[in-house]
Amino acid sequence: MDLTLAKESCLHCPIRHRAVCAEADRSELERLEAAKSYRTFPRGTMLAEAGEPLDHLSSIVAGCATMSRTFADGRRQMVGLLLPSDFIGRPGRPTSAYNIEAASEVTLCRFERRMFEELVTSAPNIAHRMLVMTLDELDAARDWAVVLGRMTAREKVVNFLVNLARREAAAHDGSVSGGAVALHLPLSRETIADYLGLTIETTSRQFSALRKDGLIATPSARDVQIPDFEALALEIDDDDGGVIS
Amino acid sequence: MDLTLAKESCLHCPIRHRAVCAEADRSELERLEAAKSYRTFPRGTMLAEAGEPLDHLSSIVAGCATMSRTFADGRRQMVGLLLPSDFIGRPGRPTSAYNIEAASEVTLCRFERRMFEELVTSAPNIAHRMLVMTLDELDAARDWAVVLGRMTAREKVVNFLVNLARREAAAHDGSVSGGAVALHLPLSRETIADYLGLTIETTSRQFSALRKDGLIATPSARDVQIPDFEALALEIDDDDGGVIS
DNA sequence: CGCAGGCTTGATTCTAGTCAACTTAGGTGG
DNA sequence: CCACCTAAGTTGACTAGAATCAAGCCTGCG
Repeated sequence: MDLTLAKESCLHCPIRHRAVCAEADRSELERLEAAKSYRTFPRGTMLAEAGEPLDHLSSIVAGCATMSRTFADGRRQMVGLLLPSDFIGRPGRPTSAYNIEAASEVTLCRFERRMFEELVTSAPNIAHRMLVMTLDELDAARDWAVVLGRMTAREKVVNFLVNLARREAAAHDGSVSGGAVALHLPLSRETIADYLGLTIETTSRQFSALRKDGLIATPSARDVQIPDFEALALEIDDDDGGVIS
Repeated sequence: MDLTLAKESCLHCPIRHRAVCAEADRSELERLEAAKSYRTFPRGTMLAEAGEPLDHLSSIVAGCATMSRTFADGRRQMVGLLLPSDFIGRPGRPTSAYNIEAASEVTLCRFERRMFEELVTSAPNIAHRMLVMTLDELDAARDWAVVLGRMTAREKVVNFLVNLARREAAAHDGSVSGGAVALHLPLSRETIADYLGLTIETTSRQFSALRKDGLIATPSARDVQIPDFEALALEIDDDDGGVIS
């Protein structure tokens, strides 16, 4: 990643239209631009620790981070996967509720806490965007609870791959292409396991089973090819939506 | 419940200082008061259905509701328990993402959607309160994911009872009293099971086990006495907080 | 008094977890 | 450049915990 980003204008920012600044008008954007600073962290950096003070709020510009909580006995559960345009930190609270760790090299667009909190109270478009993003995250967190509470190991893994493919597609262009999709996993098997509420062995076995069933191919552990996206998605006939029996 | 509530002033409202109106100033409160209408629903009423239009946003004034999603094959997962002061509906989206059902008789303070959305954009204290409540719910939903993903059946049930006791205590006065606590369960065993991502049998067995261990007593299926709250809470030494090894 | 629904309990099965060995890939230093 | 070393991933054997299947038991109500 490139520190010359530090002086780039918001106008060329890759997350300009998806992040907390998306709805900012010209004057609000100027205030954000004056307050922001880019910073890049290597993989493995703890960007926040549960219970510890967090004095910068930020948007992820590039890279991937994980949000998790660890029990005293070592059990760990991830509660979110943070991708470009996602927001880190909670205005109005000085500490982080979760551990946030860079899963790859991560570039953040950072704001000093006090400064950002002031912006939220005085810049209505930023406040509004913040609310919408938080509502979206709330829905995502609740959907996540459904996955963790009621899906089998296989469904969890499939759901993970399908969602990752969708998010990646959404970030780049439109939707998932016709049939075949290739994606790079930003997480190790262990982290995926902690995400899905499984063990590393079970996760690995599910990858193997999907491979055996011809639903995925894995040129390397971190790369997954999905020859028929629809077929894979069919494995989770979750949903209910309006279809009430 | 009492329909005479319908004409009561916000000043005497039991959730005046905890709901979305908590931070409203005098003029905002007048606007809310003009727009609101109380309505009471019997137990079992579907207050919203996943995917269906939801044209009233509301605060729960009294009673208890559940928020859930159901799979095509019948599996169900609750994603939240709605108690007085909690908010139903999402400004900016015309449909509900979940089923919301009255678990007891429920009284709502309702606002017509368009009206409320206008308030959110034009009344900064209401918008701010909305953001804070949404952020709180987001944390709660993420904590819930940790429970569903990594806790054992026993821990889930204990966690449920402990949280319910805490919420009840917080709603009434201060904190949980010295040792003994009595609480009334607003949910059937089946609903608790759907909440905890367990089956009804496993849930029942855990209640029995806790009873045998002397951690709870159950004068009736819906009433739980906790002789030593601290001892019960000790069963889940979850947490990590700042205590990093 | 009998009935129905919700709850509890028992027996058994099955999924995912645990423990352990082995394989592979990637990186380092001789 | 190759050999080794390490960490990550895979696979196997076995176990444990929760689900499933199936009776029975209260409790409140007609």
